[in-house]
Amino acid sequence: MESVTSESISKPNKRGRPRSEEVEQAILKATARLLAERGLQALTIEDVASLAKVGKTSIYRRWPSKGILALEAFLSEFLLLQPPIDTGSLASDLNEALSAWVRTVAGTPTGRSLVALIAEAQTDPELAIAWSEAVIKTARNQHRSMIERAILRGEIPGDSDVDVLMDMLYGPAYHRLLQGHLPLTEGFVQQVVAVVVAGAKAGAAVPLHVDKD
Amino acid sequence: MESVTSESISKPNKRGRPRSEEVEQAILKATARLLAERGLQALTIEDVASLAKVGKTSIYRRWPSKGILALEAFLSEFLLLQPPIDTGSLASDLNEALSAWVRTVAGTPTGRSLVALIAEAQTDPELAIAWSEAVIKTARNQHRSMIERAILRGEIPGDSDVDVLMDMLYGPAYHRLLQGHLPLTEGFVQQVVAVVVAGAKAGAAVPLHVDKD
Amino acid sequence: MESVTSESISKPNKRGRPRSEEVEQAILKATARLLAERGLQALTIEDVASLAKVGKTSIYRRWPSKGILALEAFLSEFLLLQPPIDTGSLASDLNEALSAWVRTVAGTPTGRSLVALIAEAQTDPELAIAWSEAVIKTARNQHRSMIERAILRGEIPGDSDVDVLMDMLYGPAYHRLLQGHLPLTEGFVQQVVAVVVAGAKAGAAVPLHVDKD
Amino acid sequence: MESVTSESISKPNKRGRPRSEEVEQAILKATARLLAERGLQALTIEDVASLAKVGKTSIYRRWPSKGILALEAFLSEFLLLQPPIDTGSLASDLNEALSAWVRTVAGTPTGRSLVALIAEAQTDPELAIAWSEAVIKTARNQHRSMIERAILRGEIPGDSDVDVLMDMLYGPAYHRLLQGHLPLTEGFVQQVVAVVVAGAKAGAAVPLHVDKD
DNA sequence: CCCTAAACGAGACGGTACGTCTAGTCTTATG
DNA sequence: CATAAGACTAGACGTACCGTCTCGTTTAGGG
Repeated sequence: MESVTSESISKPNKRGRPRSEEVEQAILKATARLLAERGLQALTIEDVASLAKVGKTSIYRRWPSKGILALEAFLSEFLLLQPPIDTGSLASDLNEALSAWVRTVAGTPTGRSLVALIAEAQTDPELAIAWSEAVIKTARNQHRSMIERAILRGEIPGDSDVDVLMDMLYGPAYHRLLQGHLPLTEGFVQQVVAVVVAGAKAGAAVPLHVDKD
Repeated sequence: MESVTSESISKPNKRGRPRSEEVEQAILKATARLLAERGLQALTIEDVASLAKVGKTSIYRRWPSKGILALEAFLSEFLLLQPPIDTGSLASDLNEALSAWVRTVAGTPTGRSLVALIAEAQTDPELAIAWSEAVIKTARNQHRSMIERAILRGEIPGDSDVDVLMDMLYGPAYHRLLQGHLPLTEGFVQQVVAVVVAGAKAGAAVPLHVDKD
Repeated sequence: MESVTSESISKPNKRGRPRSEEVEQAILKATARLLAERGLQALTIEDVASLAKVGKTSIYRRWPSKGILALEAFLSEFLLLQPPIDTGSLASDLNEALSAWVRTVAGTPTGRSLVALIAEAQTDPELAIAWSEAVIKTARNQHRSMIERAILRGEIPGDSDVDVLMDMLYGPAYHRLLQGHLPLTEGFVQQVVAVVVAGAKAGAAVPLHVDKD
Repeated sequence: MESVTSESISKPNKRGRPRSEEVEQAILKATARLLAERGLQALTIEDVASLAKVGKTSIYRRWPSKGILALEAFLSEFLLLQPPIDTGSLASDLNEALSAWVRTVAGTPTGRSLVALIAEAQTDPELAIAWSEAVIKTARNQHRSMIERAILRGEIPGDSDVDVLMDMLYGPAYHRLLQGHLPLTEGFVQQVVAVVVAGAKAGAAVPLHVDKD
């Protein structure tokens, strides 16, 4: 996984002292640690600098906001490379994927960081974009193929709206993670998958008629 | 709708000058205005005090955090008591309810405040509780009856998991509102409702077997 | 000693509930205690009210500032009614008077309060006036008679400037008390008195010639 | 005159951005102006910061209390380096010195600041020490030499107590300045000097016998 | 092998908002 | 009316971080 920042695509940068890789790693490590210990809210650039034994400028030179720094630290540590899943049936593909996600985030530091980053992204537009690129798109591309395979196999109608199906899969899970009103259990995963698959097979996810919005 | 704060359930408080209702309203009004104009993030107690022409202490005396203040201001203005819906069919009940919600929040100041409050609640535990009480529970109670009527009518199996069905209805909508990856359209609502109803009728929302989690 | 405040010489005050003497005493007692414990600087009207179990209004109704309140508390407790002194000789009169003053203030809580009140009076003009009336004038009247008796006895010239002599007696003592650069000892008192008496006898305290200032 | 603060004797402080001399001067200038205009009591750090166009931290970084800041501002402006006086006679030396002091402080902003600083020093021990070092000791060293020269010339006894004589000279003047009961005139100065000189010549300032205190 | 230019640590800088404190005033219900 | 209680506006306090800006020092490559 490469850097998410826009910085990284800047000029060749030949002359002068090159940026130190050690500094970069020290900052990310310190950020990850403070993020896990105290959360994004209580994370300050000043604490990161002092923990990483680094000047504040060295952080600002690389990352534009604490949200983006935290995102990168989050990704560099918990890189959720869920292995590609292909069991041969839509239900078990989805079940396995969603289960893995739930295990990663339910009640874990990873989950808390993820929640904090979503919250922060509501406020920081740059982070919102980076988050969308790095997490949402990546995950959706993985899941999309599972559903497309089901279409090819004829399990569900060919004109099913893949985006809607994915939102119906992950939306309820994110909902419980963020609102915390009910627990994220294995049983919940199974029921969600069952409803989605049943609905999809019944052709309910097919766009109805006009949708001028 | 009464106050959400824990303050309100304190002692009778007979002696001394009573708290001024005017002051209370002035603070809530100023908060609501600033919340709509600049968002929760940029909302400061100091600005609220100065706009409401009120001492800061008068705010701190009543509300423990800016999140809870904002929640109460939000509720006092946009009291989202959607009128009870009863069309006679589950699909159209859900459609109408979810449509109304989408119209209230998609691209509106109300929606932005709602998102900001959810984000803030991830950080402020007191706000999280108040939010859950005042918004989540209230809304779920309204929706629950729609589904229970469908069970009574025999539209869906009697052992359907109502909580799961509600999360599958609102989860995807909240997901798009918060992640912003795709728009919250009328068509989206229809498809979500269709999948949920189809899945429920197929008995997919019934708890499978053991659920030891 | 009667009240120093301007309040107290107001109208007869016939109608309504009469002011409670208990309240008055409670306030003065609490003030005196806090004054001794923490000094005038750290004394707050709020603390006095709470210690005396009295409303703040009851204090503000009686005293215009904390300085004047403190002055009255100071006087009501440590009423420095040095008994009139008349030994028959100027030197021993002055020695006894100044010694008594030094014993009362050097290193004592009384001295600390006195110093604090002088400091406060530099800032609070009302207190400055009250202080001048209640302390300075009273003391000077006592001392003036000692010097006037010496004139009558022929010990010192009849046109000696009594005010200058008194300032030369107490000025050095106040100086050491306030600046703290050197201790206020019995020996110091003796030397000061000796110089003043010698100077006065030599006719040095007689106004020279023109003094248009 | 160098800085009075304890700060100034700290480590060499090579690393990091050096403190700006301009900032220092701007703060002192603003303080001096506000001190003269409104007095020490009404002086707030916030006003100094805003007038000097400086962050509050830049003030707190340098000075521990508003008293010490005010002292330094006072000294940096009105550096009372009275030129050394040596007329050949004790009486005229003292007369000239005390007259100069009176002219500097009687009814002037300098005098008001001086009075305010003495008052503040009664409350702030750190200021008391700094004041003693910077003002009292400096002044006394100047005056001491005048009296010592008189001893060498044989004008007054060799065992005269120089400290007592100085207190008798300045004590009465400070007394009138602080208590304000009588004006600080040229005639007053002459009489005080006359009494002190006469007393000293008469050997009255010589320590009597034992002085165990 | 020096020269140049950027990166580095440290920490000062002008700001903003915090949550607390006290001042002096006002508004209740009670005596 | 005075009283106790306590809410009211106002505004300074000292602290914490923000993101920027100097400093003196280090570390490379290019000349």
